[in-house]
Amino acid sequence: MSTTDQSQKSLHNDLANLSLKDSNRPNGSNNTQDGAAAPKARPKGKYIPPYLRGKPTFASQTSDDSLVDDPAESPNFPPRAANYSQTRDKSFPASRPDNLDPNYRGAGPRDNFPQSRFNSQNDNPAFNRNTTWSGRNDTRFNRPQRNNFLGMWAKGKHFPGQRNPKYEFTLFGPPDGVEHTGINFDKYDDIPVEASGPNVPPPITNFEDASLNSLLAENISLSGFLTPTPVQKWSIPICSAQRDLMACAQTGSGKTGGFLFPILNFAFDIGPPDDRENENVPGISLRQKIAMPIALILSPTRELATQIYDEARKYCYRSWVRPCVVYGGADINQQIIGAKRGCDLLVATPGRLVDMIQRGVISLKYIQFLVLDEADRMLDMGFEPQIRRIVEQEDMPGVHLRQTLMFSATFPKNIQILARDFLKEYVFLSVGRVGSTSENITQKIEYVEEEDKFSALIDILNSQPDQGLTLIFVETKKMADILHSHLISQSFQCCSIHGGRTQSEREYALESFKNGRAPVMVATAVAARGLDIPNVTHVINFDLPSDIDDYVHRIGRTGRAGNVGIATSFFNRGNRNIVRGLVGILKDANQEIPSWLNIVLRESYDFGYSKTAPRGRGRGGYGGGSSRDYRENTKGAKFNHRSKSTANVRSGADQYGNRGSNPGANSSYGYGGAPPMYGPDSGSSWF
DNA sequence: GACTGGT
Repeated sequence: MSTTDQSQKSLHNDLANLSLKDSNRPNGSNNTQDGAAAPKARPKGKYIPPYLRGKPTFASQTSDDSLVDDPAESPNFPPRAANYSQTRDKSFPASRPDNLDPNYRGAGPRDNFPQSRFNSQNDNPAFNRNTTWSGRNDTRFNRPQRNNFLGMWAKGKHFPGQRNPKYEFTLFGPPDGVEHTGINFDKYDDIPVEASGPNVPPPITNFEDASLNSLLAENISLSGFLTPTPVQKWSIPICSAQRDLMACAQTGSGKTGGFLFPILNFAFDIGPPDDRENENVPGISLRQKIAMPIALILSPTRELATQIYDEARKYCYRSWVRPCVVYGGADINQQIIGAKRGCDLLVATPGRLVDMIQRGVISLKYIQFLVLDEADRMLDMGFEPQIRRIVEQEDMPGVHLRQTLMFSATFPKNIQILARDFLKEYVFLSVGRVGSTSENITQKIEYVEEEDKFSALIDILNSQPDQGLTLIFVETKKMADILHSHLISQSFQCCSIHGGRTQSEREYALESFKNGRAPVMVATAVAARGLDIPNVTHVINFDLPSDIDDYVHRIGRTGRAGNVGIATSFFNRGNRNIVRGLVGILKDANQEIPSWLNIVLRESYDFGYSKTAPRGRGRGGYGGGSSRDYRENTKGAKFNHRSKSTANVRSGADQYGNRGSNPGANSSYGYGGAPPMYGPDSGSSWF
């Protein structure tokens, strides 16, 4: 950046500060009239950190770089766009300067806070040995300046932590919220939503309707969300009515918020279970502690787990709820310490979670919310035994004692039937894409023989514009590596992600893809689902998946909410098995269907491929027809859960097969020359 | 049949 740029920028900032802070200023020091001619008029000694410049509230309060002691004093609090009326929690102190609770440790006046632990006030929970509060022995509470944003629950009340501008910056990014999910809010009204099931609660239209906890509402607005997305409009009231939910919605349509908001709303208002015993023992050591989360979110990949956790951290800000994430491939001891320090909302991948449960670090006995993200993947043949083990064979409360929420972009019928085991009378929700598929994603199918794929790919990469990210999907880890090195040799800035790489390699690759250092990424199925990567303009299916739902998830990495995207797929004889589903999706999305593809389609009827085409596609619905409530087509069993008709439906499940352990044996470990580590049966020897 | 997922 040139020096002129810089000086212009600081001029701009100064002017912004001047005009905004004008009324606060002592007389004469900065008069706008003179000020215009004096660009260097920033008051000396007052350093304003870059991310706060031009922001009236914090800038004026933190101009000496000290923390805001009492944000409630600020007339403009909260400083960012917040159109919530704080109706519900009348005692919430931060917004009510006149109503400060003397026990409130966070934003309350410092004078009321005991100076030493020997001067204990009996009514201050933090220093009364007889009272119990979650995290009582958590030493983080004893460092008032560094972690003063941590809230707590004590004596049946929620005591939010202080606001902390620096931490807010790391959590929420720049205050203008440049870095939002890229969702085009204007398009939201067009989105079709279907809800089915008995007594579906009506949707809300804005966050005020949901009467959210005021702290949660603030965190949501800090994150830059002003109106609920279509999924959220429905899922928030459904979850708040304590109903189970099966929701079909594109990731990036606000799914994560769709379950985090109602869960946290509940948690903020109700607090932790009073009898989480290990927290009530005075002087218990970290070593003896057991993490007892109230909410568990399961994810099929590590990257998705991290992504959900990062979201959760935002909404948990200043609250008593400690989010926590646990996944494989990373140091387990760090994760154990993290979980023991505080774990109220746990995001996890299945394998590592089971490990932690076996080690006695985590107990699921207080789970009140179970969320399966990408639920169709979680319940298909590879994952189902693990999920079943976690949900049914550990100490998790039964289906009637917890609330279960499932989210995915696709819900094939056989998975819906499987999912009944984990749900009680549930609502089925189907939300269309943000903007229709036809507008957002241009789907091209090209006939490319196996041996021509490399050169076809190079041609495509060379002919496309430079800006934007390109995601290339392949079927195998081996092919991912081959293609990766091939592209490198052709001097493309390229990275690759697949399950055979170490976790740090995976994270590094994803990071450099996101920030554009390597605008081309080769990926296996690990990146197909849920990952929210802004600016992916092109998805290339170098190999088409054999399951059409995977296709839907893959192309969903582009054209995210409001942006346009292209999806190119290489098709050849080997892909005949998905031709029906593919044509169905292209039709649904009003895409051009190449004439040769129609010929292949007809062949597929002649040769009986239709049998293998999964789950009869081609009807309406969003993203291929896997998004309908199967109960609507089940005569006599409609919405009649766990009744005698259950037996019929369940025996029907057998005809779909696909249940039980992974028949793939040692396949996934065979790659890379290393012998399977856990015996020849490793595919199913997990448990 | 490969992909995901614990040491």
